[in-house]
Amino acid sequence: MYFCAKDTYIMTIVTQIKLATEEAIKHIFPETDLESAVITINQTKPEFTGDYTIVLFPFVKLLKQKPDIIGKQIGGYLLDKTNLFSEFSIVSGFLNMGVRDEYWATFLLNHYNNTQYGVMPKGDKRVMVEYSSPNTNKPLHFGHLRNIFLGFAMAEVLKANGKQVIKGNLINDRGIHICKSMVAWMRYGNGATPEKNGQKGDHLVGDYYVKFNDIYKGEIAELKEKGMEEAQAEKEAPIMKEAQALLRQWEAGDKEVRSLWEMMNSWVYAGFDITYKRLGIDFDKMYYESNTYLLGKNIVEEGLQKGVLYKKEDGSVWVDLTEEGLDHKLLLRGDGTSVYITQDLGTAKLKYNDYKLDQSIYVIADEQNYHMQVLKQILKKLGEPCADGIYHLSYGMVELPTGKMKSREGTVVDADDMIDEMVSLAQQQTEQAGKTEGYTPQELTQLYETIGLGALKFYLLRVDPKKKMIFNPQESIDLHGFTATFIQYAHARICSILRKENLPLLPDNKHFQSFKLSLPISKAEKNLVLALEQYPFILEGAADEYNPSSLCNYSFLVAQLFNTFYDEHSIGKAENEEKKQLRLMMIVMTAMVLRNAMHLLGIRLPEKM
RNA sequence: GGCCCGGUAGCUCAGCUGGAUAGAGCACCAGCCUUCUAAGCUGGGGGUCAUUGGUUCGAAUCCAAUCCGGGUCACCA
Repeated sequence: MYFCAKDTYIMTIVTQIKLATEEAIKHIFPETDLESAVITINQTKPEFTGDYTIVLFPFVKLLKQKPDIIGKQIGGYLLDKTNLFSEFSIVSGFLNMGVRDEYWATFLLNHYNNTQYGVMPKGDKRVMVEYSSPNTNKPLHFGHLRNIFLGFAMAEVLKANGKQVIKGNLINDRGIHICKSMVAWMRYGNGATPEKNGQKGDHLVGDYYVKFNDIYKGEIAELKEKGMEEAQAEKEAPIMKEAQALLRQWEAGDKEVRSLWEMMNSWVYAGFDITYKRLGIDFDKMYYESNTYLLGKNIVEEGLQKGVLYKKEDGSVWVDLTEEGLDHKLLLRGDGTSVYITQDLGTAKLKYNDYKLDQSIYVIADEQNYHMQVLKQILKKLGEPCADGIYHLSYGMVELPTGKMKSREGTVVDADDMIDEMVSLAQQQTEQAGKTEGYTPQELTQLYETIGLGALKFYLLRVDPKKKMIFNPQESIDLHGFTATFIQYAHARICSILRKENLPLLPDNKHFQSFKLSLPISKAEKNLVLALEQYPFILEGAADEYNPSSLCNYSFLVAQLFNTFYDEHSIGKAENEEKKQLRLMMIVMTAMVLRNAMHLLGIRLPEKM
């Protein structure tokens, strides 16, 4: 019992210790009924001997014994009755358990090339992760990148945890914003197209959006000079009136307006696709607001019938959420037209019906926390089955040292520019390090992309999503320390050793079948295996807490432990064949775990750098 | 003002379902390449975990109040 079996379902060592401890207590103190929650297992601090520590204080009151006595009995029982441990010691209320070296050796033999290590078998839960969801009037900026990387990573992490995941993208392709770009293009474009201008379509359309706002500002200033109030001027500016007229024409289905709209949107999509492709980002389902913006009205009608919603004298429809600790919220204007949240109600239901979703995750910035809360509560109140599955994966916005990014004011860090900068930084550093030998030009290009994009993604994913970020464009993103580069480098070092040993990245099961452990495992070796064993726990946590950043922290730790191990021990020229085999298994598994973890974040690891 | 989120080393952040002397990275200082990739390793300095009180054998972690920063409370999206 209590030995890791070769199986897809892995019981972590911590779980095994917990169960064994529970059993020990039940056996030694049959009178007590013990809640397993009071058993806390921690990794033993480096200054003490042992691998995992059982905290004894919680038992003191329960068992009415001194911690040392309890510890001695539990420790003794665990040593005798399981084959997990080789030793134990008690230091001031902490029971430090030393796990047998054979456990780690068996663990390595069983999992060193198990590419599914930590991955849960696919279940039947369906989850949609909606992310990116851009407007079609401007190119993507740095803030979108955080959203996109987070959404992609979350989707992949959930897949690895056995969920059936649909990656969704709800494109905001209609409304006043796109009409603004259209007006400016009609006025000042002279028939400009991405082809003619040699410009990415999203950038071209974005330029006209900025142009619109420049002109708009000018017109407001002019009107104010003539003595008009600011608020009035904002409404009366001719270019704004044109944009609004255009929106009305669009809604009326005007053919010319629609075809201009389609053309300009198609430019934007082509531009987005280039960026998504370069970033390795994909989607399973695109939703367009031009198709969904009228949804939701019938849900509101039903709600009215049921008496869940109420109508005011002017004909507007409202929901009372004061019982839920929220406010009254408008759902339909007096003229019967819908507001933003109305279509969100409809879209939530649409998604649910399209895929029979168990859960629907929205990756949206934290400025919409209230909105998302309201959305969920309304659906709940209306008795819509999609309500319970709604989860807002809220993340802090990316700001500049000077404050928020404003696309209207052109103070945004453009996503494509940022990508280019990171890739060229990767090139500079590679050249500086003199590591450009032995590649074809294509391979070098590929390598710079891998390093540059890796650094960018890692930078945006390594922080807890809910924390806001301040990005200083003056200071470029580092390629040392807590970075993707560090992890990539550890991986490349491992691959280099494997090449020298004529081993593939994943040697098959025959390679180490003659391995037998007879020598003690060193501290540096142990630290690394211990960390590798924890991967399933980390992966599960990333899903449960909706926080992929834990994979960054974990991978960095593993790479760090590998580097220390690598510095201390020779692998190719190990002391003897046994050590060599042990260490080869360790590095094979290290590289595999790093690859798997980073793969979930969309970060590639080169075999050479 | 109501509600929500954040405040940990000079800077960027882990740790937060309570457990041993609070950890990384950057920056700074001192070492380590005739040996598997030095994009690395080892060591050092640097802290009133915003403040105060409470719960507890034990609090950065839980509770309350206060201070600071941000978000939100639109017939905008």
